[in-house]
This record gives sequence, structure tokens and C-alpha cells, in this order.
Amino acid sequence: MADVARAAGVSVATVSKVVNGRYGVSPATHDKVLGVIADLGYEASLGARSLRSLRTNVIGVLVAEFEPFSTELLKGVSAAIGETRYELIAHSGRHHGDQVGWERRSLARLGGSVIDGAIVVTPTVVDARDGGIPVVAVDPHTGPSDVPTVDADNLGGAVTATEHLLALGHRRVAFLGGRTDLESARLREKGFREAMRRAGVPVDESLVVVGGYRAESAEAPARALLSRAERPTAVFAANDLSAIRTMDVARSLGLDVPGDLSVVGFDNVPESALSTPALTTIAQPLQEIGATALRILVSLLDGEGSSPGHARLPTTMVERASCAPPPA
Amino acid sequence: MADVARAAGVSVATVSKVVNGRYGVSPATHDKVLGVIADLGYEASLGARSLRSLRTNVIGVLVAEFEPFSTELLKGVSAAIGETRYELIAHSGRHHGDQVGWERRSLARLGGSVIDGAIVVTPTVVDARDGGIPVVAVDPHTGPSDVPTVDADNLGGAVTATEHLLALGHRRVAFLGGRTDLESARLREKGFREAMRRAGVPVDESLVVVGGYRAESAEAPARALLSRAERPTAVFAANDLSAIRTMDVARSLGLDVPGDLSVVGFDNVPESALSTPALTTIAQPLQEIGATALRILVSLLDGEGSSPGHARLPTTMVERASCAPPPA
DNA sequence: CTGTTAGCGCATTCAG
DNA sequence: CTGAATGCGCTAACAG
Repeated sequence: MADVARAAGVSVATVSKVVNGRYGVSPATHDKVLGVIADLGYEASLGARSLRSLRTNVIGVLVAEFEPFSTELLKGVSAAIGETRYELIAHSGRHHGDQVGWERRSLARLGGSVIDGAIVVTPTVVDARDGGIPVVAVDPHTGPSDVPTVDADNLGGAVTATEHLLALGHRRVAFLGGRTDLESARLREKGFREAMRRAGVPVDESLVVVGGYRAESAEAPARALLSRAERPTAVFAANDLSAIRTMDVARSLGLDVPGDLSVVGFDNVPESALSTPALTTIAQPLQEIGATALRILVSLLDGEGSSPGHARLPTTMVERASCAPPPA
Repeated sequence: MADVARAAGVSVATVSKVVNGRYGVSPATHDKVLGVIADLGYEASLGARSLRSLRTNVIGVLVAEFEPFSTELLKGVSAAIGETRYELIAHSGRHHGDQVGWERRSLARLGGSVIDGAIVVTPTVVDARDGGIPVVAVDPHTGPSDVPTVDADNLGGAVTATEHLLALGHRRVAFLGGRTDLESARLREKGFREAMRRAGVPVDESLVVVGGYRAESAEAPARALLSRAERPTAVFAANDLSAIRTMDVARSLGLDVPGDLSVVGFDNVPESALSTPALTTIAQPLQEIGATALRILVSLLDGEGSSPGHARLPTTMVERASCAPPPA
């Protein structure tokens, strides 16, 4: 900026005013400075600007990792940000296995300086005052919180998935759960139990296991489930990554999907259509969830007092090729 | 940081030393400060730190937009960053239609302050000295440059795609091109022409059009192509998004894919398996490309002098359901 | 209308 | 081994 000021024959303060469109600069100076900026290809350093000013016009999407779920959300956020004046930064910190706490750290690191507001994806602990900036949570931790939240109808989706398996004639239905610290996982299990109860089919507790939402963490429980003497004829996995890994495990055990085992997932990430067989799953409108979260955050930032509080989007079933009636 | 210093009864300078693992702090003080930091949940502000220090241990992935192509790369980068000491920031600036120049702006904005190095996705103009930080380009602009580059075998892939259509018996084959400013688009067209020439099939120049790699920009040329009296029996689209949109257009014109029209895409983004019919396409190992770019960048940052210069990964054909012999 | 001044939160000299 | 002083690039008051 000093270079620009020198070249334009003005002070850095004036350059700053021009860059930020402040009033009180003569048109001639304004144009001159803009010209020099264009020539030199100057761009204000985000780091320095954010240190001094209250607004950076940058929105952060904070994730633990860039996997199919979070990147789908990101696509939705990115599509919706077009008309706004904000730019986007997606951040994934280093986390040595600690699945909890990364959200606070990211927020403390970026909030209050680099970003004006944040969309936090599957946080365990969110506190509206962490980092002192507006926050919207997507698919957060159990329990009510004071931050606006966007999620999908996890309960209804889980009921639908389970009923689908029951309607096909399955009775030994297993539930491969998600991350126990997330509300979504809890609701999916609840929906599973509710549908079973309604159908009058008792839940075999030994068939309800924890998969952790990640392919690696789901592998062992899936293998245990399918290696049992009395193995289930169907598995409802709490998300697609677990479901896909379950099908891999089944194959490695010589089981045919859907001949010997039916599998239903949850999320409908694009990858679910690429598996063999293609996965029947419960679709969440992930991109729309991202877009909704962005809209809420922007309205928060622009101070349109109305805090929508909570948005819940519908889920739908996508039938593909991973389900069939149980073997005779 | 001042809060931490006060609570620990030391100066901010000492806290800084502890945080950054500098020598010259007594073990007792060290532990005490760490304890307070844990209690208060303190985290250094990225903005301030980057302003003062040369290293931030943050790597930036600079994209124009978060769409399937860039998010696949991001997954690969994210998976590969696990073992390193870097964290990841993906940035998409505001670009009012200007498809060129965003990369310089992003680089100037983040480089030299927030990030230590960058992976730039499909940049048109990259200069190694923009922002003064190490840069690796993925799928960049035409022409040799001084920045290390990672891409896929665009030429070979395009030949394979075209030969596939020719082998099915197609002779009126159209090419729906990409962004003319990108080397990848140029090579895909070249591969198309080369395969046609080898097969002794003349290229009808009116069937070679520009689609721009985006669904919206590909729609009009696709419609024009398929509305012609003598319409092509097959289209090789320069990327999957264009190919998928071409199939949509075909359907809206009452054409059956692949009965009336065969379509081949390029990229194999997950979405290509979700289309109806599922798209036959040329797969780039996108995640691997991202991981490779990261490895090169890290070796650059860690000063392992060996600059690999250029990595080119293989492409493979994925046959799905969008191709058939031409109508009789 | 423009320039001067004073920090934003932190890392780094250099004295103590 | 520790703390006080300095400045990174920028914006926000104020003074001219």
C-alpha cells in the first residue's frame, strides 16, 4: 500500500479510503489511485486488514475435514454467496484424532480477525460467544443451543429407511450408528427404533452398534455384525460412507448385496451412486442446507434482527440397487 | 494473549515464546502458561500472527468457485495433508464474471500474509512471484510457465473418448469444448482431432463449439448443436458438467440418450454417475491430483530443493450408459 | 478534501 | 530466563 501511495503521490490513508470506498476523496485523486492500483496489481492483505478493521467481508466455513458431506455443503454455500458481497474461506485445522474441540480452535483462530461470521459443520460444542462472531451450525451436537442451526429431518428419514427394509420383509435389521456426540446420529437411531416399534419388531440390541460416521471407524463394527452366526439380513447405516464400507465388508465376506444383505445409507452424497451396487439411501438436500445456512448467517451479519433460529429441511428416499427381500 | 499473560503472571512475550516453542523459557513457566492456555481456550489469531511472522503453517487452495471439480481436488488435498504440520484454507473470492484475474487477486490477498504457499486451481495467469510465495498450479493456462504444475493426460484421454465413439460406428461426432484459455481444453480438442484424423473421419468444423466448462455456458451451444437439421449422432463434451447439461438439452428436445445421441464426458466427477443415463466419461484421478499438488508444494515449502516441475497423471475410460451405436 | 497519528494482536530483537 | 520496546500493513479517528 505504501508503494501505491508513493506512486500516486498521496498518503497511505488516502489509498485506504479509496480502497474502502470512503467518502471524502476528490474524484481526480480517486481515479488516479485506482489507476495505480490496477497498474501495480495491488490487493489489500487480508491479514493486516482483518487485524484493524471490524469487517472483512469474508465468511468462514469451518469443517473438521474435507469429505463428501462437507464439500457438498460447500457447493451449496458457494452457489448462494454469488449475490452477496462476501467471499468464502473454508478452513480445516490440524486435529490429531481429537474429534472434539476443533471447532472452538478454528473459531478462535479465525473469528474476530479473519472472518466476519462462520458456518460450522457438525460441531460438538458451539458457543455463540466463541470468537465473538455470528455463527450458524449445521448438523450440530445434541441438545438445544443458542446458535441458529440448520439440519435435515433426520428422524423422519430414519423412519422411512427402516420402514423400507421392513416392508421388504426384513426382521433382523441392524443399525450401524454414527458419532454418538451428534444430534443427527441420535435422531437416526431414534427413528430406527420408532419404526421397529411401530412395526412390532423387537430390536435386537446386539445389532445396534456405533460406526462413527467414518469409513475407517465403521469397518470393524460392520465386520463384527456380519460375522455373527445369526447375522442380520439388512443394515441401516447412519451415513453413506459407513454404508458403502459395510458393502465392501460384505463382499469381502463373500456375501452378496442385495441378495444376502440389504443396505440403506443416509445423506445421498454423490459417492453413494458410484458404489457397487449403487446405494439406496435417504437424501438430505445438502447443497440447500449449505445455502440456507449462508442466508441465515448473512441476515445475522447484516443485522436484520430476525433470527430464524432453526431451519429443518426434508429428507427423501432414493431407491437404488442395494436392497431386496431377505434370503428365503 | 494479554489475558493469558495476566492469568499466568507473565508477559505476552513469554506467552508467545511458549506458543511457538522457542527456547529460553523455564519448564515451570512453560507448563504454567500451557495450563492457562488450555483453561482459557486461547488460540493465536491467524490474522495477527501472519502479519508479523513469516510462517503461518497454512496452505491455501485457491479456486474460482466450489464446484465438483475443485471440491474433488480438495478432498485429495485434505486427505494428504494429514501427516504434515500444515492446516488448510480454501478460498474463493468474489468474481463479478471476470474469469481471469481472480487467481492473482486471491494470491495477493492471502499470499505473503495468511498462507505460506498455494495450490491454484485452473488459473489463467500465474506468475511464480505473485504474492511472493511458492505456488503449484493444477490444470493451468496454456503454455509453459515457471510454476510447478499437476495435470492429467488430457490428450490421451480425449483420444480414448473419441475412439470409443468411432468404434461404436459414429461418424458425425461433435466436440463441445471447454474454456479456451485453459491448456486442458486445448489438449482435449487436439485429442479429438487427432483421433478423428487417425480414423480417417473428417471433422465437420460446424460441430466444434465452445462450451466453457460450465453447465450454464454449455447449454446454448449444446442446444444449437442438437437443433441442427443434420445433427450429430454423438457428442464428446470437454467436461462432465457440459456433458450432463447436453443430455438434459437432448431430453428437452425429445432425443433419447443413448438411442438417438451418444455422449461422453471428461473428469469423472461423482455427479457423472448420478445423471440419467449415467455418463460414460474419461476419469481423471482428481483426488490424487490434489494430493500430488500438495506433496509438491510441501516439498517446495520445506525447501527440499528438488522441484519436480511437472506431474502428469493417467486418465482412464469409465463406461456407463450414455453411449450406443448411432441410430440406423 | 488530505495527511498525521495511533493502535489492532502478535513475534521478535535486545536489555535486564 | 524474562520483560519492555518496536513494527508487520492496514483502518479509524482527528487535525490541518
